[in-house]
Amino acid sequence: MQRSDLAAGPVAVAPWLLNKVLVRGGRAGRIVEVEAYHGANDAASHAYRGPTPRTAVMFGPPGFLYVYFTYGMHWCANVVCGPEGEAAAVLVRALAPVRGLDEMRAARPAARSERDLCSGPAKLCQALGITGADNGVDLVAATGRGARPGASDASAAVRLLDDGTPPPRRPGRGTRIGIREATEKRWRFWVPGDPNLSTPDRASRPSRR
DNA sequence: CTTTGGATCGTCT
DNA sequence: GACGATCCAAAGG
Repeated sequence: MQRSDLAAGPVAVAPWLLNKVLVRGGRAGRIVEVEAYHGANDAASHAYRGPTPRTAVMFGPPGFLYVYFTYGMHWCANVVCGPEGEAAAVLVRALAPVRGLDEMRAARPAARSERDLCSGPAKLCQALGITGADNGVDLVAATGRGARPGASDASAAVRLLDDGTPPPRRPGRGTRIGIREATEKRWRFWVPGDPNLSTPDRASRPSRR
């Protein structure tokens, strides 16, 4: 994973991010659902009306984390993409928990099942411990020379990794969730049939009867 | 199973 | 001063 992988537009980067791994210290999850947001072209984007202090990170170079606070209590995380100067980001909407499940459960007492841990944009931030303090961190910063992946110094850095799992050849695609503007754009992508999606994947769920 | 409303505050108008 | 890229518990069928 390198910064140039994220320099394309958000609608191209979003499905490409499926099956990549988001890591926070000892906790990790595989990305199974995302949404693209595209600044000036997208009335649903926080950056639609130009830069503000909050959205400054979105206008910066790709590969950084944009974290915002919403509904008075929730944090949500985005991967900034596109060229510097253009506001573009991909909202991470759901993860399949991979590592550090006990820590995730401790951070999310309301979770009744493994599926409840990361099946939503605010849930996964809670599970990984991502907050506004992580806004603007570099997700793809070069690891030091000789640093071995997995040789964790227990750092709490948020990182984006490619473990070799390719994105689905034919990702699920549909309209975005929870927005009021630009509801026609089909900029939500997911891993078909994954049990950790924020909304059940009706298309791939086995039909009853 | 689905629907509803409360929580709660940073951000922009 | 209004509202949101949400979640959850409680109530209803």
